[in-house]
Amino acid sequence: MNSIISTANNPTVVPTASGAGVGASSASSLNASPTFSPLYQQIKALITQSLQSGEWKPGELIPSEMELASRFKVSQGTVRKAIDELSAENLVVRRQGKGTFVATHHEARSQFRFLRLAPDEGVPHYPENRIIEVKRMRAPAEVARLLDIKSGDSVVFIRRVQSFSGVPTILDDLWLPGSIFKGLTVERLNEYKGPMYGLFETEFGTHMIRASEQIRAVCADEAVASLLGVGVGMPLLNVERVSFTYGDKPVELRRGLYLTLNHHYRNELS
Amino acid sequence: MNSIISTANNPTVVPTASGAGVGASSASSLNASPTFSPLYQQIKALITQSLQSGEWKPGELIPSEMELASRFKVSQGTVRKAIDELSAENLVVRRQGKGTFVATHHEARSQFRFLRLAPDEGVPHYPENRIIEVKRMRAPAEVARLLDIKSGDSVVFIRRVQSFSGVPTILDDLWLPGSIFKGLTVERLNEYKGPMYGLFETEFGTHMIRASEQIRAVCADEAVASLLGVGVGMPLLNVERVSFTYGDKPVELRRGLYLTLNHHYRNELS
DNA sequence: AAGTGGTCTAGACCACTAT
DNA sequence: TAGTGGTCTAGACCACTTT
Repeated sequence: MNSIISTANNPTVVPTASGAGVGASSASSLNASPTFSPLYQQIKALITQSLQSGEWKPGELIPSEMELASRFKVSQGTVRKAIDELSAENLVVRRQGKGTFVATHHEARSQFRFLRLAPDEGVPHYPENRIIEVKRMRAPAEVARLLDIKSGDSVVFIRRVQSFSGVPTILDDLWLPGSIFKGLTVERLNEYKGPMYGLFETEFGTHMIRASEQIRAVCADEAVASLLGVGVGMPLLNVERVSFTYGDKPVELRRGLYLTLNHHYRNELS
Repeated sequence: MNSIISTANNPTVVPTASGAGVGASSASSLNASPTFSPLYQQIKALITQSLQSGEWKPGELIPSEMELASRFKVSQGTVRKAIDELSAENLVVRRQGKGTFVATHHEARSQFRFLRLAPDEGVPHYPENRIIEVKRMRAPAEVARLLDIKSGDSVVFIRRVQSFSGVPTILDDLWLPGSIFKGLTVERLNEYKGPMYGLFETEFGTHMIRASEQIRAVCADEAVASLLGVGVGMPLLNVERVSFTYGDKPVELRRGLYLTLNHHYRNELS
């Protein structure tokens, strides 16, 4: 009753002689089943599974709507509605005349989706990166909880400073599950230009699809003040982020300290 | 070529004898007109105009999809796609079996769309309001620029403190165009319970549809520290907001100072 | 029973991209 | 010229709400 195959509306199960491919609601009254979902949602879930399994990798072309409709034995319109939602969630990108592609962080349009700090004046641009430290450690309880791993499991810790036009502005601490990010070194991080999520995607097969942030105001302590080149007590934004990959699996914990003298965190409420 | 009436796809202009209501592309090659837009976008614009003009007020039922299709001489599917987008933008709310309603701030589901400060522990709830001051004044240059009015025009200034469980947490300064918010007094603000946007909507016919925020970290000065009951130098979030009503017209400038000892600004990146 | 939005299908044509 | 996504129509049935 809940799968693609057994759905009452599925034309392979209830082919119609006349007009629309919709049969009478089949088995008695079980449509009120708690696990019922529309066909296009099931198609969406199947496509998401293929994304998650790596059948189609970031940047690659996925099958056309007609092909998918044929594969899943539904109409093109149903596939279309599924892809519409995936596109709205930034999992795929549609390009008229070319096809539908798996979203990737190696693109101009994705560059600023996860970088909310913008200059008070002038156009946004990507900051320079300086890796301070990379080490493997045992996950503290709080880190483990947020990454949904066991306390004491191996994690990769990264500290870096990002600068705009040479001015240190962001101090980031990152914790990544050691099981996924094997072999991540200072060298690999330094030789890589552009957003870190691009590296995660290409080198470790982990594509970030969304993140949840909590923002607070704090004062710089001595260590932080030194790294950012400001005085002790300077007010900073404390941005705590948990990022998720396919299947809403948390795979990055990040604490950023943002200097907001010439920049601001931008947010659109709608 | 650009209006509803003269669109090539419009069945009133190019009625078809046979199947689909789509005629051959009419006048020569002008479809590449720079102002072309799909039918459903034109329908969406027309519905938005009706919202803006007050033909249907917040909380009210708008005509059914069939009625609108008939009024605009398009198919139900085209109206549906237009309303889909309006619904995604939170301008209207669909309710199966009942109809489509104009979005209103007098609803539980809207309460937290514009209040991003959440408690570190426990469930979010709406803060208590204390109005400190209401006065009319001449708009400073910066305020005038952001509200898209003339420098020196009349504006209403409001200062208030919001508390969670009795703990002062938010200090808000607001500037509103005097031309719209006539007769706004301390009494009216105090006797009104719930989100201020509900009052703006009901009493002044101004419904906020979106807002743009810029966030920085600052330190409390003496005046602020006194109002929030904290020490001078306490780090605070400085949240500058410009809110817009229909037609993307700016109608509120707000500067909030948030105490983030037991609360945080939450944000979902996707 | 009647009306509303929600889902699904089928088929047409358009705009864009590549070959 | 062929293939892709984008738009539009028409009609059916389903799920939900109210009368």
